[in-house]
Amino acid sequence: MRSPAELSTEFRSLGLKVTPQRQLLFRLLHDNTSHPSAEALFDIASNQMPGISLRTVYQTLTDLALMGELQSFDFGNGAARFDPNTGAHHHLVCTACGEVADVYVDGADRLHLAGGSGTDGPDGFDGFVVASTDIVFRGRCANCCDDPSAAASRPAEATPPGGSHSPQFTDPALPTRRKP
Amino acid sequence: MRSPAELSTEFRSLGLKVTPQRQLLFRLLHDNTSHPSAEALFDIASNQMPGISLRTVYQTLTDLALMGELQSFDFGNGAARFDPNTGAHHHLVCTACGEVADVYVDGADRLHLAGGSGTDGPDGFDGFVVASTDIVFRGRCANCCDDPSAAASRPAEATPPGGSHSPQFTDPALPTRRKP
DNA sequence: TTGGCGATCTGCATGACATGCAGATACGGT
DNA sequence: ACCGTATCTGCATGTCATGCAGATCGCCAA
Repeated sequence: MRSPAELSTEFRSLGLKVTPQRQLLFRLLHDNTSHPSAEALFDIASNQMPGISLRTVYQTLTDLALMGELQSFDFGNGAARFDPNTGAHHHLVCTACGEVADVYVDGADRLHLAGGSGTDGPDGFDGFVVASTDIVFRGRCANCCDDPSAAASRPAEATPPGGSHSPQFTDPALPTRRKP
Repeated sequence: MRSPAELSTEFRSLGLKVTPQRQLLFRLLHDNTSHPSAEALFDIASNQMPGISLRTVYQTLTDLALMGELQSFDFGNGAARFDPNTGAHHHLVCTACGEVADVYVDGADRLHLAGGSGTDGPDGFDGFVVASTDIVFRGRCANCCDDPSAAASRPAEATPPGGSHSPQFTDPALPTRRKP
């Protein structure tokens, strides 16, 4: 997304007001590569501006996303994550600690759709017209590879919706749900 | 996933019980390509077995996912979707009607990760070890391409978290939120 | 076939995330 | 400095998902 100054100008030119809350969020998001959730951003914002409302954070994030200054993603870790990187990139998601990192993928545009049920349409598959392609690589980040304890103690393990094509790191054995 | 009969055997051999509720769900899921949500499955199940609990549907879906007979995905459309296709495939998601279709992608394993911040690790990127790759193509299915009214009237348009790399189909103009 | 242990089901409560609403407030052009 | 109106805050509401406890029933054993 653009700089806080540019965003302020843009907001004003759209008839939107530039409030201290918005300016703070502009700053917190600018060059932010941590893919924060709305609540995470709210926590940080609250430190610098006690009393700011979570509602306002959601509102501003929604506005920025609508303006194309921000992208929102749902990696199945519970809350939506926001990304000020508006370039064509993809994501690495650590299934142990929930960390998200940007990654650039060669040949993502050249992926060839194959198999299925019908005849390929003009620009897509079986009449489906593709507008965008999202690629998510799931695995373990460097920290969680080193730290064997990361398996259980961190936030997002288990089988949170947001599947994958091979059993993640949970033992695919028997469902454990005994209550002795 | 395997056939209802095989699943029954598998469940029993794991010390789990084969109840009528589970058998019904085995049947409803077998060869099901509609990627139902838990609630959608519950609705169908309720017809054939009035009184079945939504809680039981969630429980059984979780068990099947844990056993690797099912995958769960979150496409950002609100509810998690379940997919009995356990092969290596990817998804087409219609941003207008929410439909999900399986698709096979050539070269998905050969994607090359580029750019970023550090040195590539042994098997991944900057020490990140990739365990699985999920690719989601967003766009419009054949039905929604034909039907121009699909834009507004269907469930999942707007900007539901579950982003994309180009503005979806909403006008990226100014955030509209006037309450006259 | 009957008996009994324990897994499972159902129904409700609880929890995380997200959005609608209304009154008080403050931005920003005049 | 003034005023119209976009915003902010706080609370209520809504959706999806899971924890819990008592009643029920599958399934192994006698």
